[in-house]
Amino acid sequence: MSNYEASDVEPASCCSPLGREPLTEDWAGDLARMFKALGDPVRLRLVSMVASHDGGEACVCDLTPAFELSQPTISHHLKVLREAGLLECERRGTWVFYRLVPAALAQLAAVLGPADLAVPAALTAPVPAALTAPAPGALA
Amino acid sequence: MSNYEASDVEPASCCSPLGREPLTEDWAGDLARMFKALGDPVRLRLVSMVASHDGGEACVCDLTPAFELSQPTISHHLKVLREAGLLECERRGTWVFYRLVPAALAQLAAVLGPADLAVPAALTAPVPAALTAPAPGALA
DNA sequence: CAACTGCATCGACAAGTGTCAACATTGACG
DNA sequence: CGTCAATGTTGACACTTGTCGATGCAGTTG
Repeated sequence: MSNYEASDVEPASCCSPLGREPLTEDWAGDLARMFKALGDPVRLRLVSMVASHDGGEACVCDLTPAFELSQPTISHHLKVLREAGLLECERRGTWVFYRLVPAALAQLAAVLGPADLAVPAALTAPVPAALTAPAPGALA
Repeated sequence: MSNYEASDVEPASCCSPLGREPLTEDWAGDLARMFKALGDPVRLRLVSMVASHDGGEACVCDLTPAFELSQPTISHHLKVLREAGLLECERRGTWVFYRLVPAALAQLAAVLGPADLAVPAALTAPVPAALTAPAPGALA
């Protein structure tokens, strides 16, 4: 089942933004696993639906009808998200409820966009102000 | 080729975090394309290397030797990142320099949960209470 | 102009992924 | 205990993806 706990995500070493320093191979692998889980429209919508659902959780029977996909397919996608550590599930009676793991999402956000987050201007520094490609051809 | 420009990223509608409301199919598709591009350790490291490189840009000759992969493979990954709108490139003389598109990264970070999730408290308090939802079918 | 360097593209192939139908499992309820 | 409803699992299959070697093209340099 949901063998993923909040404490399972690395606490501090995780949060250096992409532009801070080159990712190690290990860390890149872990991150990529999570990003890959989000790299499918269905899974992205599933995460969104779970997150925006009443009480922050939703059961499969709430999610499945929103897609024109078979129930096993939805179950499969949920499993992928679960194994990526992005969702966790809990059985209550006949139903299984899914909810997000905010720490995992926050971790990805921290890696991605320090500019918009609590992380100081670490990324904005390395990136030059010239984002609008001034004159590439002027290479002399 | 890369029909993705900074101005192409939607300004406001993009920024509602995942938990705000269910994603539309279209928007989920666009986002998934970007997440998928990051869903590979090599590409993630490439992005990181470009971002952390001196001047915020790096040429292919800087990147390739860091991997035990052939040059065409690296070129392929860079193309994927380019087409996802995460990187842009510019030719200067013999070399081609890559740099990030900060807007794209920021956009992903924003979607992942800027205010609601990335809050430090969220890391320690993963899930809100309210786990008593006996009637799951009661949803739109 | 010719040769050389840096990078992209092409064609091919193994491995991975998304999807479904069929089956198994778990818990509720009579 | 037997049946039903809600989910997960398995096996199969088409499609996509990561990788490479070979080749092509743009710019530089002799």
